[in-house]
Amino acid sequence: MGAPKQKWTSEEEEALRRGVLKHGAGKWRTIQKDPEFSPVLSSRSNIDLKDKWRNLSFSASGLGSRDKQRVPRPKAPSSSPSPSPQLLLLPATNNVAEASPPEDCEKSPQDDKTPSPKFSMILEALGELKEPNGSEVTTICNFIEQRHEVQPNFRRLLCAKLRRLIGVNKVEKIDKSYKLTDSYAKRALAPMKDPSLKKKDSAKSSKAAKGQGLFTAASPALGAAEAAATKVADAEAKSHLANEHMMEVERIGKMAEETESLLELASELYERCSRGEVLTILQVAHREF
DNA sequence: TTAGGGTTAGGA
DNA sequence: TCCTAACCCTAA
Repeated sequence: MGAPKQKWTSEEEEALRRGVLKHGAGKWRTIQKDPEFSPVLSSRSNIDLKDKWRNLSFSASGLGSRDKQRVPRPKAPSSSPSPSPQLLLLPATNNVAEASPPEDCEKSPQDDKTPSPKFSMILEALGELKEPNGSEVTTICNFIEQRHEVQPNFRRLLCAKLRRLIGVNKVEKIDKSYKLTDSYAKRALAPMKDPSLKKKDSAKSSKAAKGQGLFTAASPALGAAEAAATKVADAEAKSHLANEHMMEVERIGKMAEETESLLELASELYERCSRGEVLTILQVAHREF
């Protein structure tokens, strides 16, 4: 159906990166019409540029792409061409995504016994939001973000997961909103009565219930559950803190690498200039020297 | 014109 | 079968 997909060539990607470098992200029309890039990008619309940049951004965050998950370490400007100045421009790597478990550890939504973390989060959100006409993606996304560490493109992922849940009849779409199907909601609520299962998820459900005022009557089990929940939440907070520190270390490491690369470039320029070579700004920007 | 959500083709 | 890149649609 429709025109066959037109894969982006490396020249086109390069032109896009340079265009963003020159005009900034969001100036897609300007980039597309720029005489410097228009020959390469003639077959692409401004929308294409935007979409491609979006994909590149996701790739740079360590997500999704098979070939450009990491910003390669810039080499010294030798004879081999290096696209590093442009790559450095890509949106900063989001370490939250790196810290998250790989996507491939997910289970199929059909697997009722051990739903994947993301499916669980979505089902949990829909189960607790309980909006009669369903919840919009933004609402679900916000709900999950408040409770879980999510990757930067989670919202987009959420849409895909929701579609899959619709496909397996766990979720239904009402206008632009999503809600659990009646049949699934009933099945999902049943295990809640099982105390062993309740204990497992005590941390989150207790926190959530507190927030929403679901527990109105005091019970001995509730006290124990709350105590356990507090400890689990405490442990989670510490784990999160440790994660953040790890990410900070990684970020600083990357900055050091980038700085080192700039230093090498500066040394190269200095040497060449010392030898009396004349280099234009354009040559330096494109490393064509 | 752009951003963002949604859809679909193609590859692993 | 699942995931991603490319493409499409629509609101602002």
